[in-house]
Amino acid sequence: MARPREFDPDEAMDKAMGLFWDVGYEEASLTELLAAMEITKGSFYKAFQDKQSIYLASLDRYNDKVISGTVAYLGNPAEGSGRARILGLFAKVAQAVELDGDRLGCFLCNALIDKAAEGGEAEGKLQAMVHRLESAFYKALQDDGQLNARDARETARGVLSAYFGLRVLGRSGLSKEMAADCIRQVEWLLARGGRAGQTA
Amino acid sequence: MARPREFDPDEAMDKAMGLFWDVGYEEASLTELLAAMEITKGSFYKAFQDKQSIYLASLDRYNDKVISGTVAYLGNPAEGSGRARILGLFAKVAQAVELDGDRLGCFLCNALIDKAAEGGEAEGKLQAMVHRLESAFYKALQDDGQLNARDARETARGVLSAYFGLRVLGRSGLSKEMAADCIRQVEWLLARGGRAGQTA
DNA sequence: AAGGTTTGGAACCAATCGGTACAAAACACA
DNA sequence: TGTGTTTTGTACCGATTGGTTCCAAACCTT
Repeated sequence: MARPREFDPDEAMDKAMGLFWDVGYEEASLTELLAAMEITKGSFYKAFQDKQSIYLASLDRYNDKVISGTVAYLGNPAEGSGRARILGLFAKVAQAVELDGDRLGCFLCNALIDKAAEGGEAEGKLQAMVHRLESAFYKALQDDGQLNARDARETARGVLSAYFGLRVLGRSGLSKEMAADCIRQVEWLLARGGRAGQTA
Repeated sequence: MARPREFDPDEAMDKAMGLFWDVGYEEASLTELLAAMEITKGSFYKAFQDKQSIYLASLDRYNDKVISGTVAYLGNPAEGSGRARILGLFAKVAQAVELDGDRLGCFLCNALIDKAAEGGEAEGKLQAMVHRLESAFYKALQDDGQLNARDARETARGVLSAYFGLRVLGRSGLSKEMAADCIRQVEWLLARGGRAGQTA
């Protein structure tokens, strides 16, 4: 009954998220955004509201896709013990940096720094994601059943901050040695309450 | 022999650094920058080159003032053992967030994420600062003389990533409990090779 | 007080910002 | 093949971007 749209809104959203992820909100000009999404202004403003709202949508998307994936991995018993899963996550991050040269970092982490996020709806979304990650670490630790709730919570938070630290360092390119050392330190954190996940 | 300038370039630089620190490069428009520095366009372009170069100068300034201060603190035997100094640094950061509501975070950490930095001169400056911090942690650990060089290096890097992690979390407001847990985890990292710096 | 210099502020610049309006193009249905 | 509806691309909008130019004001030296 009408002309069909020539682009996949879902794909376009992915491209938009990719740009915001890479350069942040302010640095992503509308022109760059349109180029990344491979659509023109008309289509953009017909399909989406404006730059602000597509940024917020990108955050939601990151939560739904990436964070959920990470949470699922951390909660998947098939991937080994809780500690092994946590270490596996760190290893994957380090590997992405050193092998694929991934300098994107973590959208959540980047957005936490990006002040464009502050004050608006973004703040709540970000804190929710932080909480999801913390909980996922916590549950993984609980799965091993070697720590009481208090220690598990504490360890989860230590791991969380180490995780963000690694991703900050990864943003400017992480040497193999640096990454390995960071991970070994996480092993050390996890060693509390049981001999688990030791590699070296 | 001529009209003296009505502002203190040093103070103005401080204000500029403060703004870049807070909102990053791109988000700091020239107008905001001038307002923060309390000078007008004419004075600005007479005293400094342009926005880009004053940003780089801000990074240098941060290195000279803040990072140097941190390095000095970490290397000052009067502040206690090496481990105590490291924990003291973390405590000061946490305290600034929860007491003074400091949401600035760490300029170095913020700039590592801020993509405006990438590709240019900034990259080198940032990595130099990261390296200074790592070395300061390393030396503090060496002062206690309980770890061999290899373990000290590894621990320094673990502490460094925990430090950045804390500063990322601090940017969006850190709960007292979260901060305390993160610090207790650093204590745990430092506990290797000797019972030091324990508080709880 | 006069002369020489430098600063400070406003006017001005092209380019780009995010966003809107609208007409032509492309389809589904009849 | 026409008609109606939606998408698409482009021209356009005022505001703001970083940056330059230029002159009057302010000062030091003599």
